[in-house]
Amino acid sequence: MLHSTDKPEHAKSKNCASDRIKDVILQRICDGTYAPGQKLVELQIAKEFATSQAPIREALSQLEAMRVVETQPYKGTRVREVSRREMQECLEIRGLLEQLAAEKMGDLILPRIDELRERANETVCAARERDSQKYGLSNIEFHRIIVEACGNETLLMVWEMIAPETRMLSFAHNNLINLERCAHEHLEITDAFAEHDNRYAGKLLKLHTESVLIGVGSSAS
Amino acid sequence: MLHSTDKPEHAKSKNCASDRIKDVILQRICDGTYAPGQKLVELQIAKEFATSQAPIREALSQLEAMRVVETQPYKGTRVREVSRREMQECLEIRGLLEQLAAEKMGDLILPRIDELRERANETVCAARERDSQKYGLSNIEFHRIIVEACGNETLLMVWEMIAPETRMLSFAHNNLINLERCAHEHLEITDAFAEHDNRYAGKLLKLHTESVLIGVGSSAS
DNA sequence: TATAGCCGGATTATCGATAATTCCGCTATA
DNA sequence: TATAGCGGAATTATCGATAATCCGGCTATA
Repeated sequence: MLHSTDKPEHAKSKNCASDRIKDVILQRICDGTYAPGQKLVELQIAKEFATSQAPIREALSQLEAMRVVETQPYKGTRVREVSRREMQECLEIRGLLEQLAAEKMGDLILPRIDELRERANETVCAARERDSQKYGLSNIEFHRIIVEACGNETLLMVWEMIAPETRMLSFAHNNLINLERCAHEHLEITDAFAEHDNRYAGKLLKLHTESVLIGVGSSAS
Repeated sequence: MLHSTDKPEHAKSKNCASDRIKDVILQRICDGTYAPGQKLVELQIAKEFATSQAPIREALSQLEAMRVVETQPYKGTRVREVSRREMQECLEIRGLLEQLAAEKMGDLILPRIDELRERANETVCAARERDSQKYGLSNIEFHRIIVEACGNETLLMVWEMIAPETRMLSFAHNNLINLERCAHEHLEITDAFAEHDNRYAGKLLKLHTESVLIGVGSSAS
């Protein structure tokens, strides 16, 4: 039996119109073409893609499931705005999840340790160059490798559920992150994994993740 | 200004057809009318509700976002099957989340401590009566109170994301739970909260939650 | 002036029908 | 018999149009 395309069950983009459109809209939200809070009008987007309303609704529905947009009945869909408070909440939870991943993965990280170190180095470079977009991409990949490595599908799913907040984080609020310090911490974490000290790696990871934001004290929203 | 219905932002059921249908289907899945793995055919359901295909698709789409059903393009929607392995993964993460809630809530649980104890007592009664459905409902409410109390919206959201697994748990696999022991632990947890020992409550909660399943050892899926 | 209520434009929700795709059984072939 | 390839039924994905709802501005009234 020949598996022509062995996608890992949660395939990225199917070939329906709605899925292609979803990917385009997501891209635009990530790169800032669609700003947070912006309204996304179904028929307007439909016209642009030369389709009817149905695939657009489908796409927006999926994006809502990803928590990237927000829909209110009869009032439409907007790009979701993520408050600083929410970001902090997400980061705290992510820290916990990644710590769990580190402690449970055993040696499963070792086959990917080189890849992990490569991402860590990329974040160091990006931090040096003040390239927050590049930093953001490498950073998210660094962390994803760790969560993937532990082999807990549910953990990965939950982690991805709150990843978008982080993805937008470095784009919209890069001034709130000490890039160089964080990037350096990636190296420390990698070293800890390389030395099989998963417990210490987990601790570092938790502190690293939950303390990313600068000066998110009393000022809410 | 008069707020006629002040729903807390994440209102349960709007009055669109699709939302009403969604609630009905969800109910049927929870009570077992629609078994795990069962296919849900859009036009078939549409006929039953005397609507067109559109609201059904909408409803199924929302249910997919809740991870209650699974959809594959051109292949349809099925009630999601939750493996034992996945349940265990969920419970472990839930334990962690609830422990976090306990440690972060401070005294916020106190205004709801009576309610909490009431739910705990309900689970004890249900366990004594071997009423797994009643147990399941009270149990989920018990835990929800704790997660709600800490006031972290994101934490609640993530928790609810993996709650459905647990909701079905006691219905489909009640024989895998030691109801009496778990119910008794609810009392201990409540006592710890009442004595302001949140750290201990959190520890109990974590152990309680992640060890709910009986005999989920090496046998996967 | 201030305000309740109505009107019209804009947008979403739903409809009924059609196109696209999958699944399964059948047949022809070797 | 075993199997590749072809229908055709079943189902999903999309279409174009219509109904339902929301929002802003306008008007009449006090």
